Amino acid sequence: MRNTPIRNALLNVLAQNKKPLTPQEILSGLEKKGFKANKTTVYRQIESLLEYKILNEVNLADRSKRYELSDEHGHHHHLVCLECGSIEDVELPEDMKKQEQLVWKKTKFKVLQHSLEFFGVCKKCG
Amino acid sequence: MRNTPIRNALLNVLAQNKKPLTPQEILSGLEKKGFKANKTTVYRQIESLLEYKILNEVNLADRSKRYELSDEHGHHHHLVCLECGSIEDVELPEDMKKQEQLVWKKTKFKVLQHSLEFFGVCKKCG
DNA sequence: GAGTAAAAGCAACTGAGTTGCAGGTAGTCA
DNA sequence: TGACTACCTGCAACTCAGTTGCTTTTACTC
Repeated sequence: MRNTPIRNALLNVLAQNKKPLTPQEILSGLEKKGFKANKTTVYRQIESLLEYKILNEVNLADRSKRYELSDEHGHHHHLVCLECGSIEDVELPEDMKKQEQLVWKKTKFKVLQHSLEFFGVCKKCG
Repeated sequence: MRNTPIRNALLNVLAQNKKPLTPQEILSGLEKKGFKANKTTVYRQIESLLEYKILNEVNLADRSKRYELSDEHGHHHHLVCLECGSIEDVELPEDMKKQEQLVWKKTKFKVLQHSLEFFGVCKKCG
């Protein structure tokens, strides 16, 4: 994996944004920095950064998937405000371990990952 | 909301399938039953059935969203097998109430819904 | 059975994501 | 330093999901 200007700029865009971004948002973030990147390039960078586990894919109710730096914080979940669309992070202590064990007990399904997102009303809008 | 043949057939398709279906899968399910429905119709039916809370939208890592009957079982979560793609349901006792309260305490974000899906290896593939 | 509001169909469109190929560039090694 | 090569980037054309506007059909009401 090469150290290219676009890849650095892309990581920079993600680092400067607190919320997970869609490929389109990344693209316009790059443009704001003066990089006129092609969307194919953005998709391919995302793909390769995902393989290297540098990025983390987030599935909110959106049309596009979103991406965030995976080392930014530890494992966490998202709070999506249904009014203003803002996205915050939360970490939950001891997280989902118990639930995952319960799933195993009930169904013999071996959980490797989970995705947990909360939807509601944020502090500002509440 | 009218009681039309297509709407009934669509609900039937969903009732006969255990896993949540994509609009495309619903469409071909209808065709198997001999209804040559239009995709616009399927999307509009889904939209209106969602409004009436008859359907439930499920966001797995797929490209399309999936839909299931909401009264079929109580509130539950999905186990998506990363090997064979099968989807099972699980119910978790007392569910996420504690986590939602914790979110409120930490962030003053009022949780209205959550989405929790598990990814891993199913009993058959394990 | 007539009227009408909702539902269905059709075609054309949008927008996200993908693919194939040609050209460019970072990193390596002499 | 220069050349080689594998990887990266750009472009254009494509696929596929979902949407829109408009017309036609149909379920329900009276």
